[in-house]
Amino acid sequence: MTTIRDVAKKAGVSVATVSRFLNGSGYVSADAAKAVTSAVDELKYELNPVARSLNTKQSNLIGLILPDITNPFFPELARAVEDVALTYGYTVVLCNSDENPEKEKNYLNTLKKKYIAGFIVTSNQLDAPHYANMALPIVALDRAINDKIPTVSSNNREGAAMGTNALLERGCKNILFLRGPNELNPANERYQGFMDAIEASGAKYHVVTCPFHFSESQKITDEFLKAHKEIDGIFASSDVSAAGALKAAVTLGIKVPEQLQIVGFDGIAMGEMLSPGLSTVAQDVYKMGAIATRVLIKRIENQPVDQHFYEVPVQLKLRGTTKGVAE
Amino acid sequence: MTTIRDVAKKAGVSVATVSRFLNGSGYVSADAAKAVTSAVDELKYELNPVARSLNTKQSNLIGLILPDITNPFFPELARAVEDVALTYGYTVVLCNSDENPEKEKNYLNTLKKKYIAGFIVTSNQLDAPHYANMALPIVALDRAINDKIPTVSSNNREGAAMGTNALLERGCKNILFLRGPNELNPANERYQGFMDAIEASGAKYHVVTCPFHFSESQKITDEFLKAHKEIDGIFASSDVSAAGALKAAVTLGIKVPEQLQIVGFDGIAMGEMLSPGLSTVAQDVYKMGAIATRVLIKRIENQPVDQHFYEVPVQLKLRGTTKGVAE
DNA sequence: CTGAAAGCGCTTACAG
DNA sequence: CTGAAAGCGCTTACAG
Repeated sequence: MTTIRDVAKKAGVSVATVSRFLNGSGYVSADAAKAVTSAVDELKYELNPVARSLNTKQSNLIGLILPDITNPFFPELARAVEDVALTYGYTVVLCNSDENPEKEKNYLNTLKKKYIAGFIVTSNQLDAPHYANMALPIVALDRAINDKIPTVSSNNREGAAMGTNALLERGCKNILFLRGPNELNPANERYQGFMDAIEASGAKYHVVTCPFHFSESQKITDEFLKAHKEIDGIFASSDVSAAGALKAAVTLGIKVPEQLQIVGFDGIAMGEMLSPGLSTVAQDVYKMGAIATRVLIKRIENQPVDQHFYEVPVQLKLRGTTKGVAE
Repeated sequence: MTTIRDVAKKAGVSVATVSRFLNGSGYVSADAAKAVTSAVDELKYELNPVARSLNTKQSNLIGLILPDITNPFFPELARAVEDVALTYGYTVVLCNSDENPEKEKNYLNTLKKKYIAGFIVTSNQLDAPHYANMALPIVALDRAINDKIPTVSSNNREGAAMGTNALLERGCKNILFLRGPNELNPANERYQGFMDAIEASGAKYHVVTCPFHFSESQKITDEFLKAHKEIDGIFASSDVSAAGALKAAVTLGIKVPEQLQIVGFDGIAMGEMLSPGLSTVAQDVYKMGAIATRVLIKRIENQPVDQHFYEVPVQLKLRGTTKGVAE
């Protein structure tokens, strides 16, 4: 392995000069610069990041903490984070937290010892004191941890209103809202958005709390639909729930979208694979991840961050579970 | 930050002794051990992994190289890798390669400089010389890189035969096989398995090559079905393709499973969300990831690895796209 | 603008 | 069984 020493020797300068040149810190004469450059080239020298870390107490590692990569919302997020990180020379460490504070703390700790540069956190816990007093740069996704920590999220409330209105505009008179878990910030915002739109309309509605889980959603919808034949629209707080609702309806022999229209929220890839295709309020998950990563890297590199709150617009995607679109 | 020096001072021994004790290397007297233990406790000392890495040229980082985490097959794999890694004190770095050799090499290189302990690789390229002459422990998923590198995969061939037979046993007389890309090892094995079963049966069949991509699969199936009304069974090399086939059939007004039965391969979560639920040859992806990780860690820690080839059994899951199961 | 030297926090022969 | 010392490969005041 060739070291900075070898380069210094070959270039006829000291290691300090090589280091300074390589890091762009401190003055280096044009001659020295030239000598170092060609020595680096000839020897194909590459800085040892571990040795550097030990000195600077910094690394180019970014931690991505999310509940579970297996949840269809996260892979695209992870992809975006990795893509942007790579562009800026960072590497991402994957941390599944299962929303378990102990696991989170554990990761935080382990990685801090490795001089990790910062974290992107998608935590669903409503308070997380272990994040608050961290010295490291953090960016939160989907929920504000505190006002010091930049947050990226979708405009959930508006999005939910859009989704609800899509149903209303297509003639739904009696809507079931599959509300997400109360602990989830985004779920609550979506609930607000639903309420905004439904109350403005004067239409009848029901709200049922329902986890973001396929078969539970199917079961809950199945039971509800049996007891409430009058339901002609379902707005679900997540696509997975919407998929459960759709399956329940199809299984009950209810025609979608003729008798019952359904709109989900998320925009995951599975939506188009269903029959009929799932209409949904699509989040730009990739963009969220990309923004979060860019903001994080800015903070890591001490560049000014203009905002503390980034809201990514959501987009209504109409497919076969609502009227007017064949598919 | 408390260092090994502080511990040594408090325990009244040298740093060498503390290091030896902490690493279980070399002799340490009972007295010294006790003194060090309590010093560590009192100071809540934790070894600095970066400093250690610089000496040992080792780390507890594992690289997971996969084509794209966004592909529904990989999140569960990543989850398994991370779970097992965590258990053994390793941390996983996520690397999306897009099956691009340059990106792979780049990651290999970057992480080698960080003294990464080893790699788990899911590469679809048929040859990968840059893996062959690596000094680091590697475990391959789904394809053998060379005979030095342990490989974990499903019994694709048998599985495909099972899937085909499931169709045959349910009365299919004219089967369309959606064959996966020729570059993919597993896809070829599945083709073999299909051929084994179909030739033994004497039934009619067609083979069409088709990428593991939803809308392409839908399109290809749509066209084929229009031209070949006699098809009564489709076996797809992946669930995503099967989902495309199902959508094509449903859109054409073909009744599944009455007129056309479909079986996929993979067992991804989406399968049960479809209507009807997708029958499939399910891989135990989690298990594959877990085995690969355990094998890798054994190699990293120089423990004996008994086998070089691990085949994880596949399981037929019958749902609504084949006859005899409501749903 | 440059180099000698100390230091980041460990590990590991080596001598005792 | 133990400690002094060198070394892993860098960075960073400091003096010049």
